[in-house]
Amino acid sequence: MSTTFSIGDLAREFDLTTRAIRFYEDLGLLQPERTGPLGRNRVYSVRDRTRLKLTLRAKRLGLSLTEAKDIIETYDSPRDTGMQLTKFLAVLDAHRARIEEQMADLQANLDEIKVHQREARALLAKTEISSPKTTKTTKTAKAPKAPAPTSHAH
Amino acid sequence: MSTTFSIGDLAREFDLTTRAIRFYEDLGLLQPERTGPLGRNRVYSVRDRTRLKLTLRAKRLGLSLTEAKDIIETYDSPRDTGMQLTKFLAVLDAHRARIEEQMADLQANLDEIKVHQREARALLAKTEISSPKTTKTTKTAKAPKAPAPTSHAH
DNA sequence: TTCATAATTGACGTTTACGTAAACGTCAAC
DNA sequence: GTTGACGTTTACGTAAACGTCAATTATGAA
Repeated sequence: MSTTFSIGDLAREFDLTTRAIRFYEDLGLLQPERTGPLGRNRVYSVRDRTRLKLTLRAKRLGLSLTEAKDIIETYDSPRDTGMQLTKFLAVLDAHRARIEEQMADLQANLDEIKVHQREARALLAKTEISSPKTTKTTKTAKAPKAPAPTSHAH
Repeated sequence: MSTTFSIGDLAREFDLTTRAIRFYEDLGLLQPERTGPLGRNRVYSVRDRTRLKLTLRAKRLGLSLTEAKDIIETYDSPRDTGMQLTKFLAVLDAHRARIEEQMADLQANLDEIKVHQREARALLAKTEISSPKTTKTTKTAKAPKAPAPTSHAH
């Protein structure tokens, strides 16, 4: 009784259209088996589901589907026979580097957001003081330092 | 003598084609001034350069150009007159949430890479023992625990 | 002057990642 | 028996993000 999934199951779980899932199959990302009278219906294994999940995660990070496929194939291939271990380790290291770059990008964005948050909260505090309408006891978060009048332009 | 850039300058600095940069202008991401006899040549300001840099960073994180534009416009607009501060803060929070999701994705990837690294290094150690060809005193990194014969299939 | 280099504006082509419709099969429920 | 939910294939459409000419202009060096 190995767990399997219909195309609808996966579509619901990952919020995809069935069209998208069939498209991923065209790219070789999924290889469902067939069932039914004429082998018309697709049956997805746990392995397919995992590959799908990895694919979507890669997509969220800006990779193309073929790039995602390459990576997944690499990780999900027999290392002993196929690829040499040292080469595999090199690939892993390249991936790690890429990810660390992205981490840096994300961190930069986070930093900018924090700047804007501080700035906006400062302004908000000022306007709340001059017109205390709905003073919802908003945690004024340790009163900001300088006024800094609308920095504008990075 | 305010610093300016030609389209070629930016193309070189960010490794883009001029075509791409003009395309970004069509989308409203850049607004260079014109110079030359008939105002044919584009002149980019520091602000343009910054917007370009932000755009590329957003791209690396998987955003579309229009999404990137929206975000940049939001951050780079006068908050006091235009958008309400509370709404702006809400947008910031949404962005933060998005970024944290991506951080989680990246972390998940990193974790998987580490697993594969451990596994591969373990296998490598075994083969090195059975045939110690070029024993380059490779830091065997605190000999792994279990042999774990080629996990394969996540 | 001539050649190379860098720039311009169209305008059409391409790849990716699906959407959308048409037209049909299957099975359970009413 | 037909309605509805779910599935199928085939095929054309589309938005995004440029690439790739082509034809022209301007500038600077040889």
